Amino acid sequence: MELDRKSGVPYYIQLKEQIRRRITQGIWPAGTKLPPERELAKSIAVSRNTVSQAYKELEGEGVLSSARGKGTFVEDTALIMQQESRKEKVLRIVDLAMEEAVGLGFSIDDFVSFVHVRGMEKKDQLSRMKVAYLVSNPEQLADVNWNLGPGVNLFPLLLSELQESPRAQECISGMDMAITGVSRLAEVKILLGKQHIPILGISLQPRLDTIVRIAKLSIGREFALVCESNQYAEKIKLALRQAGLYPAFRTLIQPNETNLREVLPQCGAVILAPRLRFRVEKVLPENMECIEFHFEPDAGSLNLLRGALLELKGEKF
Amino acid sequence: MELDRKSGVPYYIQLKEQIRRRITQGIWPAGTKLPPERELAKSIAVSRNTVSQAYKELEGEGVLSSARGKGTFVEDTALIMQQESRKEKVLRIVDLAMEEAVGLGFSIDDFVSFVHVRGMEKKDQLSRMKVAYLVSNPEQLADVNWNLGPGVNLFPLLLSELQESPRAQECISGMDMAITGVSRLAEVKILLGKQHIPILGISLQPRLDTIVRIAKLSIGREFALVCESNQYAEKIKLALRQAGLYPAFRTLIQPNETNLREVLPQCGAVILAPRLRFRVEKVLPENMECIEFHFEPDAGSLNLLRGALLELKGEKF
DNA sequence: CTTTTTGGCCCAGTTGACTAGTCCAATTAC
DNA sequence: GTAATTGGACTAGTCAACTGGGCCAAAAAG
Repeated sequence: MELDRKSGVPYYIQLKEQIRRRITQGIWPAGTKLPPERELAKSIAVSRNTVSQAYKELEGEGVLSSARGKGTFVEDTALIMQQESRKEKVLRIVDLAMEEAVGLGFSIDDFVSFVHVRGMEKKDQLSRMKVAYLVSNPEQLADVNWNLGPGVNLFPLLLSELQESPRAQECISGMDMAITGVSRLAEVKILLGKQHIPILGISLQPRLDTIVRIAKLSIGREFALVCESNQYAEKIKLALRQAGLYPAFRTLIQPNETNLREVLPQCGAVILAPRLRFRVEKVLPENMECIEFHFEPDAGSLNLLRGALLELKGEKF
Repeated sequence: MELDRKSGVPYYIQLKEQIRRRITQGIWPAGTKLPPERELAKSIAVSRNTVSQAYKELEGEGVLSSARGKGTFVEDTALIMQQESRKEKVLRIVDLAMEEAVGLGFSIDDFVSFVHVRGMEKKDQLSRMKVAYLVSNPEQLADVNWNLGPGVNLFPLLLSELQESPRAQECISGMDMAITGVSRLAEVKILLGKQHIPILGISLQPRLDTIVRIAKLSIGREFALVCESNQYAEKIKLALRQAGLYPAFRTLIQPNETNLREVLPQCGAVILAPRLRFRVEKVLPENMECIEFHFEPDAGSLNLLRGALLELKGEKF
């Protein structure tokens, strides 16, 4: 593996590309152990931190996984293949645009600068968009840490509140878009019929890491399932069944110290609705696994949403 | 005029855009005096240097002109209109590419980063291209300060040398491309017939500022025209005639101190071939205007050349 | 002429990206 | 158990871009 020292491309970016290439070319299949950071750093004569940054970003993209003391491993080749093919598509268009720009007499620097400025403008515009997220359970109000792109403002609202309070209705009219789970879509469309804002249905799925952790623990153990509402508990159970998991449950709605102290010691692990951790923490027995159950939109829904936002922006400005 | 302080776009870029807009919208027609740097800086609450940078870059692009003590003025609205329409074309493609990328699940930051890296790669590749520039007059060897984009390496070569020396022939074979004036194109194609490198004809025109300076001085004055070869002197005269200028000349080939001392005092101004200034300087009478005559490829030729280089690069890598 | 206006120029401070060095903690090997 | 390996986290230095202030010189105004 070698770096181009004169190209001006940051070393860690070059490294990422080379690692990507080795994976896509099948030289490093899934599960391969990558060279340790120190070793690779020494072999290409850069700081370990440079290697570390490359590894870490690829880890963040789901391509690699690192564990202290063990090493860094190729995680998911299918994912990176897919990413690469998408990236290739984008790069083809970028090349096209670049040649067009050069043909029109701009330099490559000009072009990059155009894109840079244009990108900042778009981000700026996006960050001014306000999106209402209509949910039916109070637990969902807190579970909105999705990556919509930098600074799209997501305002969670309870459907029941919306039905009762005219204040909430007013609040909606200031938004640029409303989203909700597909199962509630029809209902929401009727409710917001008079307001002329676009409504988008998104489908939620449990976060993969959540499912994996539960799967690892679900052999011969009983779980405590702690929620604020029965509906949410049912939602979680349904999601687990759909993932092929049928663990034994003790369901605890509206937890307080008394019933927590009673139930928890009888269980092998705890599954929590989001933001309930602090209520359970003091009562939690030593060494007991405690899993917050998060939902997130699937990739398709996210793309749909992102695209819709960009289009909206186009109309707005 | 107002700036967006939160957008992250550098102030001087925002300023440039706003000034551009005022010009394209006809609010500031050609000849308009812009607010002095201090005044504008105060009114939008930034440092004068920020305004200065915006003005200066626009001056570099030929849109504005500044003069100490006088002010900054709108130079050429036609130019900027043309620039803007070209830029719009590019931006349309950029937007398209951006939406494609976002639709494929990338963030805008990802996209900008792709373009950034891709741009650096392309520049890097371009900077490794070697282009031979075949000229017929020794004066042209020195007149190659065109902006081909950062770091394209241009190697001027005399045609007569190429015909005689096999060393020069070898040199050519290491190049990626050869260019020459359109009038010599056929000749060069035969000469390099065996070498399999692309040959491009470009058309040269005198630099606009050179012509303008001569036009200003050409009323009732006789010029001294100092060159190294008769051909080049004729080239210059022809170019001037084509620009509608018919000044009186005293032509001086292969200047030395003696004939310079004899001829110069009888003239109102001097026109020099490139790089002859140092030979004339000591003999030059006080206050006599001295103009270096430069040729450059016209915009169309430059674009053709740039495009050809980008294409070549595509094949090479 | 002197004073005012105006751009040219240089230097300082801030910020962020990049690279590099060091110590710490988890894991493995013995 | 101990020692070696390995990634995590933190700090420091470098560099370029951006912004800001001060001084100078050319032009204009009086």
